[in-house]
Amino acid sequence: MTIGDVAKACSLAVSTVSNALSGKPYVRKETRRKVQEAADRLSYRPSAVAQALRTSRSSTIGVLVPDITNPVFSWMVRGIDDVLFREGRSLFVCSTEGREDKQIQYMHALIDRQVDGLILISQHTHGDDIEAILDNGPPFVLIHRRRRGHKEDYVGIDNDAGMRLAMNHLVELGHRRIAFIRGPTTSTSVEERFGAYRTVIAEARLAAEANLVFQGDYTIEGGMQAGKFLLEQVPRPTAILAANDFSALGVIEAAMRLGFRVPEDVSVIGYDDIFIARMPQVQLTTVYQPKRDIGGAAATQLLRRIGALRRGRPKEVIFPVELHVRATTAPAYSGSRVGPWEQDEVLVP
Amino acid sequence: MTIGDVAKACSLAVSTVSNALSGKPYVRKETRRKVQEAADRLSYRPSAVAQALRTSRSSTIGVLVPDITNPVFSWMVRGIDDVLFREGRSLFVCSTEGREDKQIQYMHALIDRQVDGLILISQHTHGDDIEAILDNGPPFVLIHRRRRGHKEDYVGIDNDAGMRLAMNHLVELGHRRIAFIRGPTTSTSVEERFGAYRTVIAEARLAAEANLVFQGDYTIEGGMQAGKFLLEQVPRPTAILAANDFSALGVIEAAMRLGFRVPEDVSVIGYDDIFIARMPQVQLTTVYQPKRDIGGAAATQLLRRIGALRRGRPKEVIFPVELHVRATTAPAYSGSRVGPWEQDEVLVP
DNA sequence: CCGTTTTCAGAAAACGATTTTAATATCATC
DNA sequence: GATGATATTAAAATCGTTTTCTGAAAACGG
Repeated sequence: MTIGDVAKACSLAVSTVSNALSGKPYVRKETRRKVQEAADRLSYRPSAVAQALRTSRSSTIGVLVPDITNPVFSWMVRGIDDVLFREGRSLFVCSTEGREDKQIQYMHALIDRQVDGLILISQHTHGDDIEAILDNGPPFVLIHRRRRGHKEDYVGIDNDAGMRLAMNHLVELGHRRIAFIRGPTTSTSVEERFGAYRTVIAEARLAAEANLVFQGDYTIEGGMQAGKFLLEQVPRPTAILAANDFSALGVIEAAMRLGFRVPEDVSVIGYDDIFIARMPQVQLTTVYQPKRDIGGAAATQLLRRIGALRRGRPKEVIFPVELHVRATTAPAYSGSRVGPWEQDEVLVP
Repeated sequence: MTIGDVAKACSLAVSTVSNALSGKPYVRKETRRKVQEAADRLSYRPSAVAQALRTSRSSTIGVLVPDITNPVFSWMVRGIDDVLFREGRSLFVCSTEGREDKQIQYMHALIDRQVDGLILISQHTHGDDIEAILDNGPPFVLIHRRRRGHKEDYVGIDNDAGMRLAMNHLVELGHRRIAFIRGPTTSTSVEERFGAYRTVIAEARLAAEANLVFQGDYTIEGGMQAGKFLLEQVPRPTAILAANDFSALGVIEAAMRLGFRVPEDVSVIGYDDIFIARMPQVQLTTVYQPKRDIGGAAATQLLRRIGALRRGRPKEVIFPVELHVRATTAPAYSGSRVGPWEQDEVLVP
């Protein structure tokens, strides 16, 4: 079932059928109707592949995420899908497992398939290969990790404000020894979060020791390792701030295993506010970020870039964050603070 | 950068370059080396779109899931990706939100893009539109929901055994009023799970009342509604069995809100064993299914189908399940049963 | 009624690869 | 050195569209 078949069916040339179907001018109303009718009757659908080859646009976009099983990213994908589906576009979703080689391979695969654009959530934005691909490839939007020294489309959150909110909350609760679990790489978002931690440490003259910082990998297991390491320090930190919720959940698990109570013996704060944090059994104090909206914003910006203003000036969208105070933080060296059903207390910068 | 450019670069015909690059015979070693060298130098990559048009194979496969943010499905996608990435294929992942119209639209989009095959996880396998697409489209593999009256490739789990395991566990704990939260549709897997529930109810002569069955929607919120409804019954069920973990988590949340303790006042069992169920704060007793392996098996079977044996006889892969007994089940009308750190007790059929 | 513009439809050339078919070297054989 | 078989390479057709270009018919103006 090709355009040739419907051309034959209404005894017209293929070019006429093409024009009629794609709403070009210069085709008589009557003819258009006839074509439309024939196409419907034969339930003709144009080959997206042939269209892509001819027009070099595929109405397809590629998304790279570190790990599709992480709710942070799957909700971002959901947000991307929200807006792209409306526009009749399809999504290639690639889960890179944080591996640079896999990311490169996927990026090539996507470009070979002529995606119209790319949305990238990745630690790896600085390798030679990747930079070469980005510089010669289709338009792209970065989420959460920008390229140093480049002005380009970016969607992220106010990492600094989020960390300050969390740190201030702990300081107000009387904590002076606050440990930090940082992310695995040296991406900009990791630096922003880590930077804010150090700034507050310095400003508030808190304990500043190398042993209070542990490099995690954003997984629950990594968080457990970090928790074990940090909780065995003497003197022990009274609060642990994690760069993401999974790490925080791991810390809590480690604390329980070691016989510490949360928050009585140690306060824990996460980052992201994945839905698990809201569960009544968990009630993790954490920094909220609008994951779905972030994805949506990235998709919208990418569409804008693909469309008219291919060479418009780059746009940065920074979403605000909120601290959702739940039950894993309490005054230093105190008893339990909140009951299980107290409403979230929401702090904004 | 097209194949023509590299042909020019080594002053050969495009056909020769094509043959050389794709390892065809009848091209001299020396020539092949020359071509390879030129292609590398120009870092030529063939256009997957042109290849797809010419060969009508795209080395791309489409995956339809009800909800990418649900860990059950994102882990299945992960398993699919495991095997497909090794084979150099790319994945279109589409999240249908359980909507039939969205699913149809996505299926068309995928077929327009000439995917080589489809992996379907969906309640909707029986509409006229969908059946028409399946019957005329590329090879496909069904996960967890089969089409009634069709013999086709299918990967699933032993739903019946899983439910019996769960029910028997409750019966052995002395429960006689066991409520059930079923899935939203009338798909085969829902029927299998519901059927097993009713069978055990009949076999063990347990309370069998319409009010003990509630139709959920596989979300936490739906589970909360169900929990509220069921826990307000008089007499109250002493145990609630949910068709998936999210529903079970919702039930627990509802129970806590209503002031019931789990498992002292009511036992709860889930289905799927998502990672949340393992968390020490949660410890949900649930039926485990190997999500990642299921995805992998589906991908493997699809590749087999796409390859040599397009017309081989259909294969059904049924994975066994296990009951993971944790802390949300206890004897009827009893006190707490397990401490927080007891190892999982694993029951297999 | 004739020349000019507008309106519409068709033919043909792309897009970038693969595959089929044709053409040319290369070589051994007589 | 002509002949034929066999390796190689080249040319052309093809996949299903869109787009450009060409041309015919109709409408228009004077």
